[in-house]
Amino acid sequence: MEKRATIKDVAEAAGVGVATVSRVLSGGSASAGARERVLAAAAQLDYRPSALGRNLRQRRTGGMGLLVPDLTDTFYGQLAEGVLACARSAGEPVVLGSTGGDPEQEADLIGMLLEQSVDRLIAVPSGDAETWTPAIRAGMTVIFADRLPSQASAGDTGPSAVGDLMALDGLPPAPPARPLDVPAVVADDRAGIRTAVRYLRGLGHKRIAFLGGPGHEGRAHAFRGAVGAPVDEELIVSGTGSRDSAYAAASGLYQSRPDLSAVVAGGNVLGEAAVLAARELDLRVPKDVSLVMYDDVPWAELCSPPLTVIAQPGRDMGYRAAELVLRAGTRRARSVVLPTELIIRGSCGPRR
Amino acid sequence: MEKRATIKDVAEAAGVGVATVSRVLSGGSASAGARERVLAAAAQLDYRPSALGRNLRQRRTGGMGLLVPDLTDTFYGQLAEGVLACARSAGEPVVLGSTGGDPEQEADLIGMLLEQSVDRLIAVPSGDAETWTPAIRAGMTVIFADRLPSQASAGDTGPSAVGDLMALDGLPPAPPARPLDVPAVVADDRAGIRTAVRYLRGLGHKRIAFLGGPGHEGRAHAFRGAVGAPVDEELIVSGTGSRDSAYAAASGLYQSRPDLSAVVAGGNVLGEAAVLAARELDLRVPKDVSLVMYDDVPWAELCSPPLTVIAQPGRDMGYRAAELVLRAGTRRARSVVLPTELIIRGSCGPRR
DNA sequence: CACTCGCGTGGATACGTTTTCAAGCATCTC
DNA sequence: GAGATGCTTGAAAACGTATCCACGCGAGTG
Repeated sequence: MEKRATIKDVAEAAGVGVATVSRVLSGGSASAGARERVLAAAAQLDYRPSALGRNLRQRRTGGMGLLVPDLTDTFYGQLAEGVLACARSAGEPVVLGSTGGDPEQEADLIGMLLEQSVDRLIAVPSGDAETWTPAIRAGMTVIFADRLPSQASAGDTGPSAVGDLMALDGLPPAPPARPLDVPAVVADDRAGIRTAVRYLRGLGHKRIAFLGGPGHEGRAHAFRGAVGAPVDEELIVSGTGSRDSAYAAASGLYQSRPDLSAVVAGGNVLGEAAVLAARELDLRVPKDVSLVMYDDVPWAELCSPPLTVIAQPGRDMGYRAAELVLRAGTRRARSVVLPTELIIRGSCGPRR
Repeated sequence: MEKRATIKDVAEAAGVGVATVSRVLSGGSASAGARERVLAAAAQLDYRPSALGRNLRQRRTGGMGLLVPDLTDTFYGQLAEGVLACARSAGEPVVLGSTGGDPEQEADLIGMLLEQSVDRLIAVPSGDAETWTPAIRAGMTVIFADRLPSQASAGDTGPSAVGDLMALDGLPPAPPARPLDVPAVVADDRAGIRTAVRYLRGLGHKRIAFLGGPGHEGRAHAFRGAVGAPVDEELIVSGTGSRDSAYAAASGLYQSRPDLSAVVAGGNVLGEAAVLAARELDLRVPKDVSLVMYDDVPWAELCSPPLTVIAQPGRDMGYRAAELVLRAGTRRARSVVLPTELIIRGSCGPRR
């Protein structure tokens, strides 16, 4: 284990000051002669600038953070690959965290990233605006991917009039948890879900269920919009994130509503659960129940029958998000919406 | 964006010197009174020690690096989850890189990690010993996971006698590329493969093929040992890592050797390819061809028929590797071999 | 020729922490 | 009571870099 050469060694070897070395290596201006000597000395000594010194000086760590709920979920694997590809081409490190879909762990990881002075972050958020305020206030450049934080504040269940009435009482009860002005790279969930529902409707299905997970509120909302009033809320169920709970949710759905004839799964883990639960209950796909799954994953084709899916470009999503977060500072990032595509395979049939 | 408090601020607020603050926060000894005042001041100022300063001082970045070939491969997703779980409980960051199975990218990423002064690394290696020498020599604590670097040096193709003869010429032609004394956490490939082959033999299969990928040399070797001499080398094929090439390899295998009746796939991506290629060629599983896949992944059960697999504990593997790399320094790490388990589902049948 | 302007240069400083070191002080021992 | 011993303490140095600033020099201008 030999000692690494420092900028000082290079300066000495090249017969110049450290400032000149720094300038040459950072692309600053320098005379041709000096540049040449510095480069030669650096090569000779196998000098690699230490990120440690640079980071401390600049009071920020290079690279970016990446927070996803679960790397076992193939879609997030794709997304991470996209981020890594962009980071690699920029020569930047990526520090990774897996939140398990738990806002508390997410908050912990944000804290860890702050401690590391990582000031650029790509996240598939699990917590709400409150979880993310510390990061924003600390000056982090945050880009959301795949989805936005759920808006826990506006009482989802109660009529919105209540909120308005309360506002009349006087001072606003709190910063009204405005939608957190953070750019995002997401798929066009609305269009994706709508296309899927229309497709199922076209096959004659009337009772279509939505099987979601945590963080799929947006897709559930899009689903409500796509089926139109009146919405049968019993047909919209949600697991808590684990594979077990997804399975339980799917199984419960089939059993409590045997009249349903089609299911839209809000993610590939949910789709997996929907298939397994159907098999366990001797429901044949697509004869007894039709199935559309969000996310096109390699194994969707291996299923029996191959799954009809709403494809969203996971890798692109990650790549674009990484581009945005790297360009930020240069230019205020603007959100991006990527297209989805309904890929018809064999898991949907006419209503029995 | 408010400024972060530094240790100096805390010292001032607590009426002590910075050294005392550092000691209190790092678990050193201090009087009860001082400790109390420091803790109070730190809480008051919401002080978080900057990893930047600490890292520079200690000339090393905390946390660990993690290098995997492809996060889209579910097994590596599991492995990464294990590493992240251990790192999270230790409060350490993980910087991630995806090599794409390419030794060159791997070398680049190692360089990047060196630049970051990351001195602990968990890797699923793609390159050979030569790729890893720089990391070792720089003093990195490296733990290999899932497999060991291929031993490119010992001319695999030529008779080993050649090497011996050359050694007689005088000085050893080079450090003979000894197996790189690096601890590793791997599954018991030998036993796993042997069990699978015996199982297939028990079903009457005589011509069993092995479908591997890059980095599966160890498993291919185990396969050779398990089938015993004479080894039909035509039945051992290998893709280059991508899904396409895996598919091509599988398809080529089926077509060139229609007499084979069973396939052992060396990884889940290969298994996927084996299923797809079989379907494309109208080979029914398990009627026409039996299939055993390395890696138990959630979708193995969704396949039609559900795949018989050699399960290896990906998550545990990552967790154990992370434990080892964190404990290193305290204690010289010793390699770990984890058990595999043959999980019999429906993709194997008696020889037709 | 005097003056200014611009550019290349290197010394010095700051970034926030850990760790060393010597000093201060109280207690214990002979 | 004097010396030794142990513990707490803060000043200061060091880690490797980027950047500020002042300096010197050559060219250009009046």
